[in-house]
Amino acid sequence: MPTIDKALGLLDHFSNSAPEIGLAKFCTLSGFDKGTVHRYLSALRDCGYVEQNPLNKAYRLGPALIRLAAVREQTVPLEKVVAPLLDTLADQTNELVHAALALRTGMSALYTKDGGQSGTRVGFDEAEILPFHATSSGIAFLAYGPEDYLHAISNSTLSSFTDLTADTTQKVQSLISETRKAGYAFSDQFYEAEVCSVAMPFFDKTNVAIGTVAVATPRSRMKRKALVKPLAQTSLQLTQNLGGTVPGDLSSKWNSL
Amino acid sequence: MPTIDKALGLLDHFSNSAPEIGLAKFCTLSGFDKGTVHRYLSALRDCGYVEQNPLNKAYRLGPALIRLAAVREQTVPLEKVVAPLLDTLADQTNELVHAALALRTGMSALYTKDGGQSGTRVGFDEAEILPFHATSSGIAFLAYGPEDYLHAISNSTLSSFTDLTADTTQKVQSLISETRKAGYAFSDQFYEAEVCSVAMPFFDKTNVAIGTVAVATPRSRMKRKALVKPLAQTSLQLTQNLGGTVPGDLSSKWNSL
DNA sequence: AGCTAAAGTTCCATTATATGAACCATTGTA
DNA sequence: TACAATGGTTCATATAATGGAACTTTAGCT
Repeated sequence: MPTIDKALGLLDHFSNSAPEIGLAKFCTLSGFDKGTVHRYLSALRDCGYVEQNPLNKAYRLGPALIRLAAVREQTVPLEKVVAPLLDTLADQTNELVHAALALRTGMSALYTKDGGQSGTRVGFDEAEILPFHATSSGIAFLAYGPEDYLHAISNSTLSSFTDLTADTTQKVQSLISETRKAGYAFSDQFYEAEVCSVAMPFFDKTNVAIGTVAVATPRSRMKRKALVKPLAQTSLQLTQNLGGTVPGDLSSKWNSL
Repeated sequence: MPTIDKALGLLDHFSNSAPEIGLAKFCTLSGFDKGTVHRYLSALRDCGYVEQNPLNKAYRLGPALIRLAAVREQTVPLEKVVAPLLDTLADQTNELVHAALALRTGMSALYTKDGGQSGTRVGFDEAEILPFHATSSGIAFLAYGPEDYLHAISNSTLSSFTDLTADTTQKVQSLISETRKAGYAFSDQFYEAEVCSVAMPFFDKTNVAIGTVAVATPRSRMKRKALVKPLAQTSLQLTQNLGGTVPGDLSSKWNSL
C-alpha cells in the first residue's frame, strides 16, 4: 500500500536531532513533490500524527502518538519489564546498555541506560534508527528474528558508515553465521569509529526474537568475555519475564559462556 | 487523502479495553471490506504501527509508536510539565483530575491522577477518546481552541450518551457561550450518569487553547465553587510553564473567581 | 515599504493505486 | 471428518494519487 508507506515514512525523519521539519526540508529528505508532501502532511495533521509549530509552521510529531504509545505500553508492557533489568546490567557493566526493537529499516531503542561513570563515553541518540547490518543489535536480530528481515536486507543496498561496516550481503551473512555460532553478536566499529558492542536477542513464546539487549563501549575498554555473561543473564531473564522462551541450542550456548 | 485517513482511523479503535483486535472485528468496527482492512493492516504492520500476536494473529499496536512518542515528548515535553501540576491539583481537590489534548474526534487524556481516597470513585479509561460535545473538557476546548474544531462539530451528528448530552449544534453552542461567560466549562452528566466535571483550557504562545485540565466528581460531591479556584490556578501555571499566555479577558475572569 | 524565501494552493492530464466480491487456507471444535 | 469461523489472496474495474507549472499567501529581513 504505497500511499500509506510513503506517508508514514515521512515520520521516520523525525528524531531528537530533527524534532521539527519544514515542508521544503521534507521534500529533499523524501524526494517527493511539494504538492504530494503537503497532502501527506495535511492528512497526518488531521489525524493528529503531526502538528504544526504555530510560530513557523514547521511540522513536529503530534498528540495522537501519546495516546497510542500509552495503549501500546498497556498492551505489551515491555518498558516496564525491561527497565529494571537494564538498570541492573548497567550497574554490572558500568557501560552504556540498551534494549531495542526491530522496525522496518533497523533497530530502535526501547530503553537506554548509561552505566559509565567517567572518561570516554559512547554517545547515542535514543531516537535514531540503527541499521540492521551495521550494529551488533541488528546482526543479533537478523540471526534470531523473523526471516523476512533477512530477505529484505539481501535485496537492498547496504550503506557504509566506517571502513569496517559490513556492506555486502555476503559479509552480513558471515556475521550472522558467527553470531549463531557464538550465541551473541559482536561489532567492532561497524557504525562508528572507536565503538564496539555486544548484543543478544530476547524471545517471545514462539522462539522468535522480538528484540535485543546490547552493551556498547569505547574500543579501548571492550572486554568481550566479561560482558557476555551478564548480558546472557539479562537476555534470559528478560525473555522469561516476558513469558517467552530461549531456543534450546542458544540457551545451552549462553550457559557455557 | 482518504487512504491515509482510513488506515490511521483503524488505530483509533484500539484502547485499554480493546488492546487486540482481529481482522473480522476491524471490518465491523470500520465498515470496510475485509480485503481493504487487511491491506491497511498489512501496510501498518510493515511500518511497525501494528504487530500481530503470534498466537492468534490478532492485531495490536506496534513498536514504532514507542520511538515516535519518545521523540514527541522530547520535542514537546508536555507530560513532564503537566504531571507535577496535576499531582498538586489532585491533592488539593481529592478528586479525579486529568489533562487532555484534542484529537480529531475528541479529547484524549495526557495525564490522569485520582486524588480520591475513598467512597464513590469516578472510573475512567485513560485511552478513551472523549467526544467534544459530551464532556466539559471538550466544551472548554471548543470555546477557546482553534475554530476548525467548531466547524467540524456543526457538520456532524452528535451522539447521545445520557438524557443530558448536548446532542444538537444549538445546545453545544449555548454551552460554549456559557463557558466563555463563566471562564470554565461545566458538565452535569453529559457523558455518564451521576458524573459531573469542570474544565478549563490551557494555552500556547498564540492565545489558542492546546488542551484542557479537568476535575470529575460524582454528582453528589460536586462543589463547583470550591473547584474553580485551584483549577484556574493550575491552568494558568500550566500555560506559563509551557511558555504560553492566557487571553486577557479570560485571565481576569479567572482572577475574580 | 519593498524584497526574499518558504509555505500553501490550484489546475488537470497522466499514471498508478485502491476496491470488493469471490475464492482459498488455516485453525479450532463437535 | 465435517463444519464453522477467521485470516488471507486474487483480479478486473473504478477511483484516487501524482507532479509540473503557475499562482497566492505569509513571515522575516533590510
